Amino acid sequence: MPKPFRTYDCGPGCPVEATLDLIDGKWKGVVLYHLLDGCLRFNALRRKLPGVTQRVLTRQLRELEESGLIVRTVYAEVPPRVEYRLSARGESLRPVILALKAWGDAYLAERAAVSEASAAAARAPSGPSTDTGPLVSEPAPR
Amino acid sequence: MPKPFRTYDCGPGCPVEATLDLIDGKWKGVVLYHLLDGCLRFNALRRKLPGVTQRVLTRQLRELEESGLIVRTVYAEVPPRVEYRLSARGESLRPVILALKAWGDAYLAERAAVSEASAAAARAPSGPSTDTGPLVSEPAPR
DNA sequence: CGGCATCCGGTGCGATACTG
DNA sequence: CAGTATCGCACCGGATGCCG
Repeated sequence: MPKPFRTYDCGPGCPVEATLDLIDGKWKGVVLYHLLDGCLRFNALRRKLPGVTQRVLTRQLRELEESGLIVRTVYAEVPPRVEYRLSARGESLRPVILALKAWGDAYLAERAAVSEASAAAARAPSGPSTDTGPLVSEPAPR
Repeated sequence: MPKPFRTYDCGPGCPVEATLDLIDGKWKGVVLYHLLDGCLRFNALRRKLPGVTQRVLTRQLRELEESGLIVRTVYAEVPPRVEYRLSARGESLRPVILALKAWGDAYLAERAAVSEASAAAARAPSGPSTDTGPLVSEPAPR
């Protein structure tokens, strides 16, 4: 056993935690998402992740590899070439990743709509109801 | 805007990251999962999370509240009572959470099967093929 | 090209103690 | 019961530089 999912373990059943643990890390989620389209080389992957450094990306990839979610293939060529692709297990994550993406899309769209609505309200005070539904919950008057 | 999803932002579209960011935190995932069954009081929730401290649980709940995923209701009673329930937005996460759980279940079952298989192999070397499929990818001969 | 070594700062997380 | 206050630490993520 390489490592328990976390320090605790919640007994033998914390499936959500087990899953989240595997995709825990600032970039793992996006990495898996991009790999859904097929295998990618290191720098190709890196280009899709603005802001990530090699050290970090390498680490995330290693962890994903150790989790058995991706496969790392090294081609012994003069210009080194390393490709990353989803393993069978990683491929089985596809619906999960897509669920995350779908929800995120809706979430971001909703947010954008709210922002625009409030902007419109600012342009036309006492205008049409900006409350198109139960969107924003609180202005957090902390 | 309370805070950008992360320091970068990936342009206007990193739905997976946006989603993962909201359930990022050691306990948020499980909290949401347990709230799927209905609202829970603070200590009830706490009892379901072996190992969590008040300070941390409080923080996670606050962040979930600020994200608009859960609703915090305080009843001004002599023994203070605070209940947490999913908001509409949090409720919309249900399929996502369930997807995480479903995958985690399969993952854990697979792991358990592999462990047992290797244990059986240890008991009976050269026995029946323990390789019931493409399960373990590597013994990590690092 | 794709890594690893080293150093460093922010903060997430935890233990403990106290309050309304 | 539910929460703040204080303290401490490990660890993740990032910057820089060198190697096969």
